[in-house]
Amino acid sequence: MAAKRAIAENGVSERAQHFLKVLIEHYIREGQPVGSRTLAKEVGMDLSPATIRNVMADLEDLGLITSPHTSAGRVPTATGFRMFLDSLLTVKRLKAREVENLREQLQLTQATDMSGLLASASQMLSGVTHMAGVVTVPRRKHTEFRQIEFLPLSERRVLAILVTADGEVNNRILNTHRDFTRAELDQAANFLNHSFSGQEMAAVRSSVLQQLNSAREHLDHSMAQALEMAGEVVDTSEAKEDCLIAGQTNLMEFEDLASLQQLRGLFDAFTEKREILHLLDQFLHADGVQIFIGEESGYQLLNGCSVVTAPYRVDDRVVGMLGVIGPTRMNYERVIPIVDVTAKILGAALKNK
Amino acid sequence: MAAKRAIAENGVSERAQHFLKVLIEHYIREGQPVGSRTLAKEVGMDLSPATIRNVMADLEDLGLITSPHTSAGRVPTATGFRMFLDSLLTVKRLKAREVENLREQLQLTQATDMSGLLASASQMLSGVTHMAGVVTVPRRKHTEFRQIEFLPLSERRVLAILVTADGEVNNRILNTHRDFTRAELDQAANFLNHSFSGQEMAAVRSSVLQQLNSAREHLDHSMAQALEMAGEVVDTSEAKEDCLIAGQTNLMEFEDLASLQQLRGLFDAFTEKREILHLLDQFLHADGVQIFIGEESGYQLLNGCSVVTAPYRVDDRVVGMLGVIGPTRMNYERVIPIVDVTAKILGAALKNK
DNA sequence: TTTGGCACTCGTTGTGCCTGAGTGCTAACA
DNA sequence: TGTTAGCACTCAGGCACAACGAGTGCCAAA
Repeated sequence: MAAKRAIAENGVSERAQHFLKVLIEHYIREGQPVGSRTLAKEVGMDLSPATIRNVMADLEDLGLITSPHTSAGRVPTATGFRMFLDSLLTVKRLKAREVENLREQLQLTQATDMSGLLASASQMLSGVTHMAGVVTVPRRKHTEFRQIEFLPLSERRVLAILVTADGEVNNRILNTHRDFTRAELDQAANFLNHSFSGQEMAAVRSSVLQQLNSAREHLDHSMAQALEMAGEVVDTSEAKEDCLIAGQTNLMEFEDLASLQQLRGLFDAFTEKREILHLLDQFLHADGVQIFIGEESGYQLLNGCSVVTAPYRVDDRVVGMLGVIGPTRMNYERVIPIVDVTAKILGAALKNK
Repeated sequence: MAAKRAIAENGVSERAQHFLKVLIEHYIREGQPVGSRTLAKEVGMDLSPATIRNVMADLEDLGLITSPHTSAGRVPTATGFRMFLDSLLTVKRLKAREVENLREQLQLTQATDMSGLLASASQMLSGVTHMAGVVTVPRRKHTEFRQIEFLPLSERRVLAILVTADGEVNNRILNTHRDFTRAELDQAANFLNHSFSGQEMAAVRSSVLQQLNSAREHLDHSMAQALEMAGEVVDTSEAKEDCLIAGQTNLMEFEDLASLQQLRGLFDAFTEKREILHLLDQFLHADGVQIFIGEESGYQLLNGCSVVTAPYRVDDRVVGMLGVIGPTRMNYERVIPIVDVTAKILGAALKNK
């Protein structure tokens, strides 16, 4: 506040910003509160610790850094990190070799199908960053219905198999009101396939419902049955959103978040997945790498954590998110480009699936 | 050794065994080394601590208990626990109400399909014991082939769907050497379905291989193709053994195994799953509840852990294992019957799936 | 065989003390 | 007006030391 010199629009002098940057970089490397003496050496300006102290006091007043106790140097706050990430951080692009490396790692797994690719992407992220990797499975709102099949299992139990145009298979066991013969089931499947093949799933869904309601009496009985069964299957086929998390245990190595309580909370969130998914979805339509600092969420659980995410595209349409979860004190310079190119690589790899 | 009174075949006097039992029971409750004074009160025999001390010294000589340091009471060793479990432990049967409770909990989840049931069984185990629950998915060696379908996805990519008699669906994307028309694929599927429907998968597998090898030249080309594709699918359909683990994070609450190192190892094993599966498979043909003490395995990783397992049956055939993983210092009296009846309940529930 | 007594061990807890790192403030300096 | 040196102050961490309590092993007596 007191600084009269060149002041950036956010109210912090250029110089103070530079100090903040150096402080955070040091803190990221060492993990220890950094004191004025250390910082004085690190900023290459030949200033005395006392001078640094004055600036640090300003930074503390602004809520960008804080000291854990009286004689312990300063540690960046969440807002400090935010400023660092938004305007101070300089990310280098990855070298061509490294990009190639990542690409190979992903391809190397020989994963032919989509879910295999996603899993290995998430494993790769966790492996290369030593944190937890996460990839959401593509949600394709505009999926085409391709085919449905019914197989009798036992009396009154029918296995329904729904295949979408992109080769995803949903199957579900239906408990029916009465027995169906093989022929009846085939007929029902035929009817449905002819009626809906090539249409979008959303259209199929509404169409099924509509026909069931409006024209129930006009339909012959078996068609109604077919529609009813189709309704059930089509319904469940939607609920399959999910995300793949790998390398969770890497997080146990960071003493930043080594309180068992905290870890347990995180792990529970990982198995529950829903919250994670929700978190990532927020950024689904942001462009490029986004960083989320735990404290900003209000979630007690995420204190000390950050999430670095990027959306990935197939055919220029964003279909999912991917990223890593780790301690806020992470090496963003390295992690950000990794997440960035991984998103691109994964998108490309998915293109022909 | 020095004991002259009634000596059981294992070389430990009846009385000493009783002391061991009480000691372990106390240790299980309190988690602290138990000293002679405490034990003197606990064994209801009005003996002085000094007497107890003599016996404890004997037990220590036999390697059944040990003291962490000079003045800290005794703690049971793995062998001590083993004796306790094999011949000292008295398990009460569960009350009818409790059994009913478990049954409801399992049913309650509304899980219609098999994997849902298994998942909720494992969750139930973990929930009710506050440890980690584990259920292996049934491996049905004698599964019947029911039907196979091929759907063209894009050029040279074919989706194969294999359905077994019990309604399990395996699908796999095949990369083929050339394009196939819909008609060709249907024909291939028809051929396979007619040839193999109702046969056991193992038979199908060998039959496919045999026909491919011996009669390659006699077959017309498309049949050979069909067989080749079938071979690929049938192969992968086998590799699907797996186990479901729930409530892993419960283990973080036990200070017995709260070293991060240890926990990390365990969790990694849980995500890897293979070792766990291997462990459980050892007991696949044992009858009833089996208990496995970590130290006995030699695996550093499992020190301080025990696994309580039971096989579960469908139609009198053992198809899988289930159980809980927790600290060796667990309440076996409670856990054993729970695992036992859960196995029965799950078996029954799977019967009509 | 059981018991009481005694000396001994050893982890735990608490205390005081010191040190080092770091701070804030003030007054002098350029 | 920004920079610096000096000074008093705070506080966590480490160390030594003592006291305590829980427990043991052993011996001699009942």
